[in-house]
Amino acid sequence: MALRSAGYDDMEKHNKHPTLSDVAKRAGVGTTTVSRVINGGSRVDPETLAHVRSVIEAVGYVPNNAARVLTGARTKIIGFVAPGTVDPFFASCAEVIESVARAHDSLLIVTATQNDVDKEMASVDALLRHRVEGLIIAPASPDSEQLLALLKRTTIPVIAPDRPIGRSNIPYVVADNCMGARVATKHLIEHGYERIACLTGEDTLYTIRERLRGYREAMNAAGLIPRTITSVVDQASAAAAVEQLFASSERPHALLTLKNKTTIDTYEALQERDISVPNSVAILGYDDFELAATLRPSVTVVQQPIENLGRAAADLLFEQMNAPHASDPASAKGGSSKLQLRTRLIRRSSCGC
Amino acid sequence: MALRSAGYDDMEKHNKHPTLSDVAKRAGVGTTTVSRVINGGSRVDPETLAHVRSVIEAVGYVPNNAARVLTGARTKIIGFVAPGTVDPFFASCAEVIESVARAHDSLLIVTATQNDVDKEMASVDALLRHRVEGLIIAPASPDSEQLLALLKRTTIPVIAPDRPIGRSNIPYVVADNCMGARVATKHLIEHGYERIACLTGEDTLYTIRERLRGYREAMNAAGLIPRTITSVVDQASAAAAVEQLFASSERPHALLTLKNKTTIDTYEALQERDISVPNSVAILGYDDFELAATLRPSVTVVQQPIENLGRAAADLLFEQMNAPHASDPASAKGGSSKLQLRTRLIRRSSCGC
DNA sequence: CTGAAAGCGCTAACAT
DNA sequence: ATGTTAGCGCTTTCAG
Repeated sequence: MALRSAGYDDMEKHNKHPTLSDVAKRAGVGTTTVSRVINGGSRVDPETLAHVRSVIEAVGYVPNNAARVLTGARTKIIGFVAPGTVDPFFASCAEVIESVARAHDSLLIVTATQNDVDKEMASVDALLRHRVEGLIIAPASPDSEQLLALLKRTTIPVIAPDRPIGRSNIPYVVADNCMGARVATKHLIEHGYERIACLTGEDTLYTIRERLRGYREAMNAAGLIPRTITSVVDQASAAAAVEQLFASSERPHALLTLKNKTTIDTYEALQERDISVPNSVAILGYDDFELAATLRPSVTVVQQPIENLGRAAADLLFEQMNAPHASDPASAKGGSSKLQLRTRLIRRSSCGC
Repeated sequence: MALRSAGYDDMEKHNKHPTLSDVAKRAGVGTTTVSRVINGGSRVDPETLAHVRSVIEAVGYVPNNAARVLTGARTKIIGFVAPGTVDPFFASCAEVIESVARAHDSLLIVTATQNDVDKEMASVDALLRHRVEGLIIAPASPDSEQLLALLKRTTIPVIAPDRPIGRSNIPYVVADNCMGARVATKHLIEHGYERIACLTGEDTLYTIRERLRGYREAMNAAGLIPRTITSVVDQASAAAAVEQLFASSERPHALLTLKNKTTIDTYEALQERDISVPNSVAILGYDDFELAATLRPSVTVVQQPIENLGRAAADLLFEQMNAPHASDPASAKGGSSKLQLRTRLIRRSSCGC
């Protein structure tokens, strides 16, 4: 894809950086010596060292990573392909990953796909050309054949945080979404609620699917009838969902919202219609958010170990990057690693607690 | 790597990526032809083209960007050096910048400095070695001589979003912090409040300094006495500040908080102590935040044009990158660009409106 | 339409 | 301790 027009866009060598051999010439030494100097300066006469260093300083020489890479050096770049970077979840991931990368003396390229499969492919492609040493990717779709095919060909380690990649055996780190939703639903049931509706959007996402599964399991186990609205993607649709739910004669006793934004939108819709929480209806959300405890009523949520998730993914990645290179990446340490992190139910008042 | 089963031709080093000349050999053509193919395929016989493409596909060839760069191609990477990426402000910036970069077929390396000058220097240095084509940097300190010196040496465009870099003439895009705070303070004054305290932390940051200035100007202009507490950096210190303010006999009538987090922490501290807002004390915050309108009371804030700020910075950067390269980067288009964006006062109820 | 060959900036033998 | 030299993977004259 897009193999075209990659070349030489104009530009004379106006911004010509001085090269290593410029330095060598200027300093009256060989390139090897300069090379040694910029790589630590061992095996170089102290005087030469000082002199070369001064020349480097004088001409403002900065090593060209591309050239180094070409001679076999590591690129020291990893990539993070996320749906977006403003969503607190992925923003946190990105920050943790960056810090881990930094600790490994590496840089991080971040790309945002907006869950668009094409953008995702383009990103991965670009990242591969840039020879990133590892890839952390939260796939736009749980089963993009294209992505899988592309990833299959590559030999660099790949870790999928938050969302596994299809039915591949690419290592992943996820929260136990199903369990989290099950526990949440059970909690509502224990409160005595029977008509518990589940609100969400984007039900093609792995995480949402899993949470839906947990919700249904808990409902069924209790002999209750699951009721799902999967059209909630913004304030307007949340308001519509609330409208619909409360127009019926069978008003819900409680609401389970499957993600951060949905919880907030729903909460606002409820507040706008003066539907008292938790008296008229309880609400419990998946994903904690900054002001959940400050709102009145405060919001009970399922909290995910975001930081740990991001860190685990990054650690895992570097571990694999530095591994003694097992013959087969998949069979490395007895099966590819798949981590599932536990979630926590944070009881506040919106559920009736 | 020693054992090679007979019958398999292909590649010496299984671990390595196939190179352009591998493809050429396998396809029985010259490297030039393959190069043409991966660059669009013009001036190549359709049959040859198809054949070469199939070989590329077959061996899974991916062009090596480093090699291209070495021959003079653009790196197609820009860098964003931010204090952090989880703070909604910079997270938004990062996302916008990434999208602009994508539109220019470029990748974005993000680094988080935590406002640490050393980390910042290390980041910039690494970015320079990687030959980023442009740099967007929100400096850790308004006046790091080191940074300035480093940046002075480089010929790539640099843009400073949110915070200008020292007294350099590096182009920047900021919000009118001073004016924003002045307008906010004035608004409180017009409500009739007289003892208006200003709460903040990190008063070495450019933005905070400017906002403080605006606050003081407005207070002085009204003949009121400014009262500033600059120690508020988290919940505990916010609580302490509130404690202190309300212990005195001269309780404040209103509070002006100079950033997002400070507003929230202060709001919580007030709520915790059952200090009624806006009856007992009004509060107005700098920076809008997601639930500001949903909290009860809702919070009046100074809203910044974050998206625009990020986009302007990125646009400016690419503009300069693509510029016909003025002899002197600073004097480019008659002085380096300095944008100051307007803020908006969003009136909600916490101020007494 | 196609290929041979000369580098791009750097490192790594291999001399000296 | 230091210089020489051959590439790394790719693009690009310059000849066919």
